[in-house]
Amino acid sequence: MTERPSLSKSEMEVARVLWEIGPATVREIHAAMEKRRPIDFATVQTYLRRIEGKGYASSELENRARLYTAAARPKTVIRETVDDLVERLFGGDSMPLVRHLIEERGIGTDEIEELRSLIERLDSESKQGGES
Amino acid sequence: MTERPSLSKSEMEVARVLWEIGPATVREIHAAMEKRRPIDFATVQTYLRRIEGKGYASSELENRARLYTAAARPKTVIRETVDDLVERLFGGDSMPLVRHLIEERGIGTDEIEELRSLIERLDSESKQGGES
DNA sequence: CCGAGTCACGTACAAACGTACGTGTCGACT
DNA sequence: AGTCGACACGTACGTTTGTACGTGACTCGG
Repeated sequence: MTERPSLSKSEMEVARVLWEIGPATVREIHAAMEKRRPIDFATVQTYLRRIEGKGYASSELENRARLYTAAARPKTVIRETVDDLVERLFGGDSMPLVRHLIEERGIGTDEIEELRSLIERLDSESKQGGES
Repeated sequence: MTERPSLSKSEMEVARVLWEIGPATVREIHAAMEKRRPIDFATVQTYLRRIEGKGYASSELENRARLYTAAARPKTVIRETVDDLVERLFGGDSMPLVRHLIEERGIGTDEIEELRSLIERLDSESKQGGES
């Protein structure tokens, strides 16, 4: 197992952007983040260095600028992060979180539709056993 | 807004137990937590002190033992925590998280049923006006 | 009254975090 | 050639976090 130290909240933010805009330079990441909230270039740089140090990204100097590439799939990080949260804040039961998300956060009509079919699919799958 | 510093992961674990077993002494909290994983009594004590310091609980000496009482509702803490996570890890869109939870984490038949009706309710509510 | 156990409480302390500055370098424009 | 701007990289530094120890007060069984 790639026993990596987990990402901090701020690092996650950066990691997310890195996933989103693919391999990118510090400046690109920084620019993307600035659109959401003010943040110092050097700070982003530090986060990227730490993210790489933790093994979630790799980088190389591409003519004068360091280009970062994600080294972990979002899915993995999300799983680890969410598992941990569910464990700590909900004692391991994820339903309360699902409930919270569906009830408290605005869900649009499209999403409702998507959820409905998602559930239908899950339902039929469970009706004939599918163990991992 | 009660602008409190947010709880750390470990503090959340303790807060959750505090919500669960109501006002409780350090020993009670500790006992409840030990059932899940080994943790030092003094460590729990420190977490509780910090939780109180951050304003998420209050306490008083109840004959020789300090009794802690939650001062923030779970719902509030959950909202703040989840909002932050969604923002950082999903850029503000909560659907990916919902999808992850429903797809990746085992959902039982009962839960599927519950979700179905939850969605139906949401659906009909959105079909007319549902303001908060 | 004495020793053992139980706590509260102050203190500790290394690691992780959030946030950034300063310096040196390289390429571009004047 | 000299200046300016962009960036890498090392370093910094106060705060928070995870985790706990030690001491002193009190309590209960002898």
